[in-house]
Amino acid sequence: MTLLVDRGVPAAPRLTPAGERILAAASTLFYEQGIRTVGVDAIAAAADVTKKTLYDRFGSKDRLIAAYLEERDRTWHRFLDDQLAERNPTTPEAMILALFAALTDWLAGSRNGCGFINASVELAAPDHPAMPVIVGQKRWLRAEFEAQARAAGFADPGELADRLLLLHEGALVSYRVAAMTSAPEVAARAAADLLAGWPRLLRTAR
Amino acid sequence: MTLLVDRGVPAAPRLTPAGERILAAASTLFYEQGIRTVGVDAIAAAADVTKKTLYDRFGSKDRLIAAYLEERDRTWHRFLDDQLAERNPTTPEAMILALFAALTDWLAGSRNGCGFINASVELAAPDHPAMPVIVGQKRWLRAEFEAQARAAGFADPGELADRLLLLHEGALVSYRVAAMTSAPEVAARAAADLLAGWPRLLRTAR
DNA sequence: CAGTAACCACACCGGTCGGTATACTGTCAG
DNA sequence: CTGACAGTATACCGACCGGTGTGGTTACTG
Repeated sequence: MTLLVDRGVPAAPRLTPAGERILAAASTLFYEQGIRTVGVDAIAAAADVTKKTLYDRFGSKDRLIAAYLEERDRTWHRFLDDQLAERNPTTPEAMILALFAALTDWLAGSRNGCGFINASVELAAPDHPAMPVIVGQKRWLRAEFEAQARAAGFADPGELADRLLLLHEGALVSYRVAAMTSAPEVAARAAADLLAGWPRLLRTAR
Repeated sequence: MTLLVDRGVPAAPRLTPAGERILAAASTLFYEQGIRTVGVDAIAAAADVTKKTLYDRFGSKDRLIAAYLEERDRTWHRFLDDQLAERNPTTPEAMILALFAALTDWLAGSRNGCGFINASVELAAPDHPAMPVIVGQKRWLRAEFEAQARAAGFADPGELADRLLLLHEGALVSYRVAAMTSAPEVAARAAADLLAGWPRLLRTAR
């Protein structure tokens, strides 16, 4: 089994060595401390680079934020590829559950939950250049759930995908906000039961 | 049926007229635009009050933030009381579903999702004076779910409460981050199915 | 050799942030 | 009458914010 839905993520842009360091520093600082908390000076200092270089490479803090989220999206997809290669699910149902299993490992030792949810809250402005990356990530996951559900022959794959998404996002946010460390495991169990009880189409798949 | 778990929210403090205006202005501004975006000057201006008065009443922005969240918690509980009085559920199961039904109305026309989740992300610092209010709100909801599940005679009420909480929080966050306007209705349907299929204790309730 | 991209060092900008200081006015209870 | 309290008005603070400008150095490349 493979993932079915194309990730809309643009390929990694070519960066100069200093550009790489800036993006790496920004990624850890933004995720660990929050986007608004971290100033460009702190990023430049952590990357051992002058602010001038930072602005030559990325143009503005907002565009650096967008680059950070695109990078994080690529990292997440690479992580999923690795996880799926390990677990090697053989059915669409197993693929969905593998995505939930991967969530546990993804969150392990992070404490700050989902960088995309956090960014969405911190940026707020709907026209921020990073917003498409954020909603794109969530829409991809939902679309992948739906595609797998359809491939599995489940009835009403759209509704099933919606419910899976709620469990997934609920785990991410409860893990952080409510300090519910067991959240990903709970979500995985809930997803498994959800699939087990979901009605199937009687070979009349469209 | 009534709610079973005591809300840990302190009663509303007595405020001077100017204090009330400050808290009201802060509440709408913080929720609408975000905590970090809104400065104390903007709050003082909106409340038609000098900054001096604001600091005389609340001491610091951080304590004003905590007061805002406590106020929002009280407002939410009053809202729940009203909703439950309207729907008047007669069983613990109906009570749980009424809480999900209330979620739809709570989110209607807000667009910014859950003020507590947002605040948790924006504040980040675990020792912020507002953090106990945030996790307290989430812990109350989970405890209430568990108490109702136990009263209904469901097996493993802790696990059931965890799953209900994930659906609830997932709806809140997907509504905002993924612009999923149907999220609360999806959560309500998922909760109903979850309860319908959940095993019961055979009159051996402790 | 000339040109150019990538970088450094550093100084500077206007604006906003949370928070404080000073001085004065109205109101109301003991 | 007299405080104490709630409030006004205004000016100010240092720190930090995102962002720009100048000028110089290295290294690769046509």
